[in-house]
Amino acid sequence: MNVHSFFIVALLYNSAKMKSNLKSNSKRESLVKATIQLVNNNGFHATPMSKIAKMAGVSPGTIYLYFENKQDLVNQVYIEVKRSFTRFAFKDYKESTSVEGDFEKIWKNIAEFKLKEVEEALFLSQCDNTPMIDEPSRKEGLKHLSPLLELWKRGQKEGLIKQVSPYLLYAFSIYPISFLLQQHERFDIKPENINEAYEMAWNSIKI
Amino acid sequence: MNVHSFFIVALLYNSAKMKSNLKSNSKRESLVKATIQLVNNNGFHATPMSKIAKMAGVSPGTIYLYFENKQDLVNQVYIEVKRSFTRFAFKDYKESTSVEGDFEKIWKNIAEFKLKEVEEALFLSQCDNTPMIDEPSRKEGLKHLSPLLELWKRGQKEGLIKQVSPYLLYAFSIYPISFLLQQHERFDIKPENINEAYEMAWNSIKI
Amino acid sequence: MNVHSFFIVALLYNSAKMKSNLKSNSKRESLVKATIQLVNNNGFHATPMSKIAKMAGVSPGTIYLYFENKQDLVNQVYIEVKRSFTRFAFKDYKESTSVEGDFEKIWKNIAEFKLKEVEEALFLSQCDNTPMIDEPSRKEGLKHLSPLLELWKRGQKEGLIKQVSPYLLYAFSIYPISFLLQQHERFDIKPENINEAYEMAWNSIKI
Amino acid sequence: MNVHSFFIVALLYNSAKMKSNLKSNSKRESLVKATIQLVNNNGFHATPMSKIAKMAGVSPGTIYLYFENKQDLVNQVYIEVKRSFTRFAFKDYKESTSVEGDFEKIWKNIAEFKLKEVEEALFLSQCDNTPMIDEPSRKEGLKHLSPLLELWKRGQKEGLIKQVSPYLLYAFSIYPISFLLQQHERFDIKPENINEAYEMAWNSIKI
DNA sequence: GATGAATGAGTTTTCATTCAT
DNA sequence: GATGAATGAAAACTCATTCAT
Repeated sequence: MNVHSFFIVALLYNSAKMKSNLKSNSKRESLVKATIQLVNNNGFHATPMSKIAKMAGVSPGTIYLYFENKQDLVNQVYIEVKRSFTRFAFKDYKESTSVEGDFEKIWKNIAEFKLKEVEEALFLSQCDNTPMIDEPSRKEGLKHLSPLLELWKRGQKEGLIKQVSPYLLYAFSIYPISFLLQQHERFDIKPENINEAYEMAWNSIKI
Repeated sequence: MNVHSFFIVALLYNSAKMKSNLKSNSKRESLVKATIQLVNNNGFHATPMSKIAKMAGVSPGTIYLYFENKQDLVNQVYIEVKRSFTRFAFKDYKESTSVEGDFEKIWKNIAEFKLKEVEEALFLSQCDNTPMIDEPSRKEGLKHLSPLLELWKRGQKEGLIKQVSPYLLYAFSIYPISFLLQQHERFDIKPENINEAYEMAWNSIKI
Repeated sequence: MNVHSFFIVALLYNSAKMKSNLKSNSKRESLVKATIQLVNNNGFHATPMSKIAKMAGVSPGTIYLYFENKQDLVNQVYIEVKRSFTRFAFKDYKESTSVEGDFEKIWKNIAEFKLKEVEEALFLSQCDNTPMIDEPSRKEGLKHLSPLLELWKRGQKEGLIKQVSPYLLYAFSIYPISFLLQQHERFDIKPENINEAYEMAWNSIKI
Repeated sequence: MNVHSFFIVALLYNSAKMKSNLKSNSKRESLVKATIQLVNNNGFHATPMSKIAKMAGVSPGTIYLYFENKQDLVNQVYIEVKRSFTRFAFKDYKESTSVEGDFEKIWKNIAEFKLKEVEEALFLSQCDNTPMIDEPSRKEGLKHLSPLLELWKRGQKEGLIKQVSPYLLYAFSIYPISFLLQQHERFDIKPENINEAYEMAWNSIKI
């Protein structure tokens, strides 16, 4: 066997192995989506595994091929959504000379995510206000926020941002977006509201 | 048993009954308290009626003398806590000439409530971020907030407060307190933080 | 109230209390009986709780008022049956001057139990040959056998019984009865067989 | 890939396949061994097919290439172990002039098997005390014992062995060994115990 | 009013078995 | 032959609610 054909054989072998190891990725995805939707509508404990399975078009037993149990399912979904959220928030972020410019970019990303990916954002909001996620997963979800914290520190050094705890900065500039999201059925957010809201966020934290 | 002693027995029986009648209000109260605590720790659907009864020192069947069913129980508790919350927020409120002075008073009342009545505040936070309360009770809980809305309108007329939706005003000046409350185990709020926070709240809504 | 009527009232109160504390003893008994029968026929793990409930004429949920879980149920049944077995074995036992006489009495009691209470004896046999009972309950079941061990020690001191481990004495004089019991559908034991068997038991352990 | 290298690949594929063919007997063996161990530790119904497969280093689906279903698997294992047991019991047996000598040889073979092949013997003991084996397989397992029954008949004719049912002879001379086996974790059997035990067995059946 | 034993529908999870690859 | 993902029926157990006392 020459090098070339060996390469092909190895390739075939690998592709076969990967396929079987991954099980069916689409099933896992359906399960994740179904979980988000149903938990949003009914809450974690009012969502039976059987319903999740049905909505995902899968047998109840199949869930347990991808997740250890119900708690593990919701933990994994939480971490995944949180990751996709922070990825979006910092998607094009590169430290520039303007702290305010950087903050505006990140803030508007976060707002865009919460307003476009309503389902995912609602899910996060429920997870974060409820004892349904266990502590380790909660911590895992938090650690992706560091770029924002760094930015704030920089702003404080430069005398642009208030010398207060990051908890306060977060509470008044980021957390309010969640409220608007929750009210999206009562209060329809238009583009001009985004700018109004951004102004309010920046006013609350700037010196 | 002769007639005489029968009479006494009947008397005892009655006094026992009356005793329990007198107790009954305290039973309802114990049930409300137990519900708040248990829902805070485990979530609504992970809190069995039997546990609520046990913590309240009452038989499971007794719950149904005071509440129609589990949903009714949690709805009533929600409305009650919400009422006690708004009562506290506006406790000494009388419209004065200073919009900012009035706002500061209300804001600090709200903050005081959330930091002192942690259990009740956490309960409200979970109710408001979860599909556990039905729509009518939610609306019932909202309508007590009108004095604040009136104050904002006045501030807007006087050109002191931004011309934006009350949803935005609420999101950036009141809602952040909930976040600080939730983090109270991680972030210990001191008196100076209250003033920092109030400044941020006012900065975000003032013109 | 005179002393007499007070007494009656106290009596009434007590009887009410006892009744409610004991739950329904007859339900527990039915459950125990159903467990023995079904485990005998199908084995422990092939016996669903639902079948036990049905045979006991009780709702599945009711089992959990009397037993913590399936393992606890079978443990409790085991201990109870074992106790009733040893009680029968030593029912009229009083140490006499004759070691052999004493042994014969006990041995025949055991044989009588195993041949009359076939269900219970079969159940014990399955428990003792299977990993279905947990270690603590197994030990609990064992400790009632001591009078027999004492008797053997006495017999050994008097030079009547072989100087071997009680495990051996048990294996050859008592354990064989279990085999006869198991074969009772194939081998019908008659009164003369009992005496034959007793002779064999005694011959194996006597010096 | 050129023709040459394709040929090699095909060859490799085939050799892989043949390799697995050769293995197949060993797969069956692994399955049998895994079944014995797991059933000993957990009982039949508490042993999932998937665990048996895992311990045997085989896919769950593979079991069904060798056995029809779970019941068939355990039946076949039972018959095989029983056969290996009786083969050992009578391995060097040739009818001699001495009934007692013949019995001693067989008895000690049986004892040796039970004490050396603890796993297999425990498995048999569980099968024989549990409704896990179906009736046909049970009978199949029994029929290998005939040489011992013949020996007893001869002994009875020669006036050496009690004139009682073979069930009784078996119960008092052979069955006790199973008990000693079961207790092997509590009672450590030493060579001198073997002789003591044999004496007891013979005393119980001899005239 | 108050109790708490009893219920049974509903929940999570397991596992023997199948079948496309 | 061999695999292992997928199935779905059935298991253990929970819990809101009722009702006789």
